[in-house]
Amino acid sequence: MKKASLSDIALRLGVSKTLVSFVLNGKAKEYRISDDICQRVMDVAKELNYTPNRIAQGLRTGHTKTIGLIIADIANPFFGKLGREIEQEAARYGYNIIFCSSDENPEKSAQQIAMLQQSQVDGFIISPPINSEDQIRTLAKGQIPFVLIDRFFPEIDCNHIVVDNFDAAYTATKHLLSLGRRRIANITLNLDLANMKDRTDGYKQALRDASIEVDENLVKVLPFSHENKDVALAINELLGKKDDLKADAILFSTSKIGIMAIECISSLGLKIPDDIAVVSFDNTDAYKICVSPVTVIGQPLKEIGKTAMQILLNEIKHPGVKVKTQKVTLKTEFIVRKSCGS
Amino acid sequence: MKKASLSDIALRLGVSKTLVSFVLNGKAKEYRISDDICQRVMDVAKELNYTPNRIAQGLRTGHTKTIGLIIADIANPFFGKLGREIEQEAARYGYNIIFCSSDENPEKSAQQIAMLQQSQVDGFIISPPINSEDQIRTLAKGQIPFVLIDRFFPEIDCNHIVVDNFDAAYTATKHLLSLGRRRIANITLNLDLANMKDRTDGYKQALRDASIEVDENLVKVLPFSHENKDVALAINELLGKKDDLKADAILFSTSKIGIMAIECISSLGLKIPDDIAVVSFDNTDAYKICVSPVTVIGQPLKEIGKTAMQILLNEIKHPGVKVKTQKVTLKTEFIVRKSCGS
DNA sequence: TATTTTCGCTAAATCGATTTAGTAAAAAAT
DNA sequence: ATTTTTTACTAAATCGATTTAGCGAAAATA
Repeated sequence: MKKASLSDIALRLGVSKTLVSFVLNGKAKEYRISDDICQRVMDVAKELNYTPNRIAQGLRTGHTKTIGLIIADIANPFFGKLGREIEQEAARYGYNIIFCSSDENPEKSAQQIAMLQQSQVDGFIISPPINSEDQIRTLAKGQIPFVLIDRFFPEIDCNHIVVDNFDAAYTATKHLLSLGRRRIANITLNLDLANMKDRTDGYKQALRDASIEVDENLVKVLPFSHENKDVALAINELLGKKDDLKADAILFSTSKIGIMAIECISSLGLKIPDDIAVVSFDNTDAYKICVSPVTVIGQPLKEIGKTAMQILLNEIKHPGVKVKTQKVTLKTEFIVRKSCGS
Repeated sequence: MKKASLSDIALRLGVSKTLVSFVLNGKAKEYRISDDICQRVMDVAKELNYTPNRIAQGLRTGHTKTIGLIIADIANPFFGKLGREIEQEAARYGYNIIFCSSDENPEKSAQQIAMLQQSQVDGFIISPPINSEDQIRTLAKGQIPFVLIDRFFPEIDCNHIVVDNFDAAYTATKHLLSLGRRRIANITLNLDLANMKDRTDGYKQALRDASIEVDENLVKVLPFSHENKDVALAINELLGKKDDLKADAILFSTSKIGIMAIECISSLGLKIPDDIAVVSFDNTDAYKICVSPVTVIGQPLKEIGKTAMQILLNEIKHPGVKVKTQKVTLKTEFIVRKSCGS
């Protein structure tokens, strides 16, 4: 027994499928279908267990009620939680999410965008990898609404939602300074990503404002696809020196870096915060139960996800209406725990 | 400028869209399209930047190259990592993943299954919540292939991939016993879930095999939607007693429980493993940098995801061919760290 | 030369919905 | 009694692909 279609119901009742469509879409009144027929259609629909074929609807109407989500890695709790918020908000309006992990790889994201376009998604939410400017520019010229999250390209005018990374890093660094740390390091990712650059800029500015010269040896920039050994190397370079050259604090620009780094620090037998203070971006679970719970910069994931969907749904609902692009910058939350001492 | 369709190419060249379809699907030889026309079709396709409309293809062919994934919560790193593996394997074959978080809520999962069916997914991968037996049974009667992961219902004959939970818990408990622990507790979730039940059963069996009577006061069963306070209560009941009634070790049946519990234990000023030894299911990042890195039962996420997709794709490729249902049980990996002492 | 085969291609049905334009019959208005 | 309006519905186009059946011309065979 295969799925019932509109025609099946129409055939069964000897009416047109137009009528059936009207009834099942709640347009019975509008098209003055008689109450009697109306009821019978609904009865048969229930009896045959009819559900609309969204693919057919999509072909005809041009919208699929599907959103494409491209992030770096759904296995990364930061993106996982963000994905969850987006899913939740989308579900409220009957939208599904197709997710793609780009691994920060622009070729992958290009291919994923293409595939999602072929799947006729109604919109995109993208956390664009480095060197994907062209893809985003092309997207901006097209008809499909999209919103960038987590990062953006300052030179491209399009919707995006980010946090105030500069301010967050500035605050975190000032916090370390206030606790007497002077040789504060920063481990970050490829600085071509706007959000990463802002974090390091904020860190540097805080140092400068405290009249401390920025020591470029204390800024470690990892490749996108960083692994344990990359982090280990950076940690060794920061901590394996003579006392007065050694770092006494580190700001991690992502939690993925931070977790690897803390693992590494522990295995060196060093204690946080006594030997080294740490602060990290992203309030991930791991930091709560850490050797010394980590002071973090928490991002408003719920708000990011919700706002992104809202902007997207609004554009989807009003196609062609070119409203001003939405550029939202949200505040982070600085959560002090024990990893910086006191 | 909107997207080019087959007809656009056909019109431009003054040929039929049948021909264009043949050429672009690599059937030119088979239908003996002349090389000349063939080339011109491809040129125009490129010029117009043609990409097929998967929705239209889906309507006509009946398959959408889309898989529905229903798990408890994509923000939970366990499911996030699993999702990632599934996505990766799916992508290799040109399949997209629509994900849905059920929150272990059967009403939600029922609705999600319905929605995904309407979206004409080619198959499902589901981690079924408690009380969703009927949904799965209905699914089993239908035509759409599916695979259960993480848990299954013993009484329903369908594809599933799980790990040997009994054995894993047994091993973990024996490990604790071998280190001299005697009052070993277990914090778990609603035991109606087959995987949770197996874990607790394995734990109990290990105790019995060591001639230790199972003390039901040491088994704490949390509600599905457990929060910090539920875990805190359980921990208090286990550790807030006189010395000889107190637990000296705990097996956490999920990492979500474990993380909350360890946070709670720390806040009580207790030390792991001195005051209390812990072992947990799931090798989540948090456990690596924990106060005392946690000994865990790691699940073969890559293999689970890969196998699930393989089984699914095989059934999708051979519809109607009712092969034997695949019931796979994979081994876990016991990773000893420092949380049990020595 | 007549017939068959091959070649190169096309018409049209189909998937399952939505939607525009319209129609026949009944009721209301003139 | 005629016209107009309303009522209750339907036919057919459409979205963009796939696929079956078949057609006319050229080439091969008889």
